[in-house]
Amino acid sequence: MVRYSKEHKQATRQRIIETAGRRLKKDGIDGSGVATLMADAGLTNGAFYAHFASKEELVATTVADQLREQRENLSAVAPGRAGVEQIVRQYLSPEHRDNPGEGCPSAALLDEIGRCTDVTRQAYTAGVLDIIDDFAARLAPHDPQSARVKTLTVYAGMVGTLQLSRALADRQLADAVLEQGIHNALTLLDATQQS
Amino acid sequence: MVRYSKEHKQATRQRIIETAGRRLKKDGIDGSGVATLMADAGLTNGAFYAHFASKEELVATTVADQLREQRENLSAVAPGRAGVEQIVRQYLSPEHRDNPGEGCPSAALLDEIGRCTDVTRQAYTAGVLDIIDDFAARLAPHDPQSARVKTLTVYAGMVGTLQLSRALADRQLADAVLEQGIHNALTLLDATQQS
DNA sequence: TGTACATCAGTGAACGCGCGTTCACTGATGTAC
DNA sequence: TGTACATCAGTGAACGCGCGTTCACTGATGTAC
Repeated sequence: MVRYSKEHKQATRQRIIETAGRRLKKDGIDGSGVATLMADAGLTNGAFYAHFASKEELVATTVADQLREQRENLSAVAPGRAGVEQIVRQYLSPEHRDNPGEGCPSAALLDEIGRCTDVTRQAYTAGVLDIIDDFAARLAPHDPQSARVKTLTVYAGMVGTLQLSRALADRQLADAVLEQGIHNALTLLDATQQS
Repeated sequence: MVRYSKEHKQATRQRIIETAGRRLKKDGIDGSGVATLMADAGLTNGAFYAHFASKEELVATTVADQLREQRENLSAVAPGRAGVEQIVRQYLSPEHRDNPGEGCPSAALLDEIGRCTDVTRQAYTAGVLDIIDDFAARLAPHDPQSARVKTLTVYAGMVGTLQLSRALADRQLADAVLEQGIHNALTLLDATQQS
């Protein structure tokens, strides 16, 4: 095994970021310790500071990486109204709700991110805008600029809806909220698409 | 000072719950330690277990108390469309965004509540339904039952919008999201009111 | 009314544990000759 | 090609600290006589 090389270290770093994505989304930022995050990547706690200056740096990096991944997943969906509807239905699905570790970083972490320092919040802001600008171009190709805030706010609504569906102890109600959320999102997005 | 009486102990318990509401909303559940929660109430950590069986019990109790308070605040607003608009505008205001400790428990804690055990999630579910049933009666007095899920999902959307506004590092964008959120919520609520 | 005793809300120190972070060390890999 | 040395990714133990929880104790309050 190649162990002493720039490529190897880079790959290890990337592995830490990817496994941290799952762990942070599953257990939260304050709920995930450095030792656990490293063990997830098959390493011991001591190696952490060879890759990151602090836990906060890993969190900011991971948030950015997760948003980039979400953006890539979205851009793989077919264009047009059908693609938009597919995205909304997948986002507000029971499968997404029941697997936070594999899902949207905003739904998993948004209120915690709001309590983070500037570094993390700036990484979040940049990452979410990249997603939204992609999506706004899909929605309103003639004027993505004006669709930015509209799209961003629909995204926020979907995030809150998924969070609520996760928090409700009544599964039937949680499912009904997802259904209604799909309706709300599509109503608002269709209005954006027309204007 | 009366120190040894049922009333006194009850009052102390209530004080712990109220100060814990502020602290939990400000620093998060995992971010608030028992010693800090007790110090906020002017007590030492040791007294905690005379009032609550565990931290989790305090969290569940505080979540329920915070939702009850939110419900009371909402029911104090004038009835009709004007009252609805006032509620939405206050909720999605920069003041609310910038003071999480004094604001909505859902906006401050929803993703963390989703990771809590059944006890807390059940307390949350009951509390939020009390708010929403009140609000649905205000919106659609003739048929509050069918307005329940619609209202609940608009609430979720407002929660996500406030969280996003808190997480964005760009204040101008964060303000624009609040404005757009008001528009989205009122659009959806007006549709509910009509149907 | 005054004194002795019982009650118990709250104190503060301690429990074991995991936190984020540091650091001396290991040993496999790459380099020089 | 083989050997000696330098590099450095990763180990694992330790740092001080705060976590949730327990418990012996204090001392003000209420009760009994």
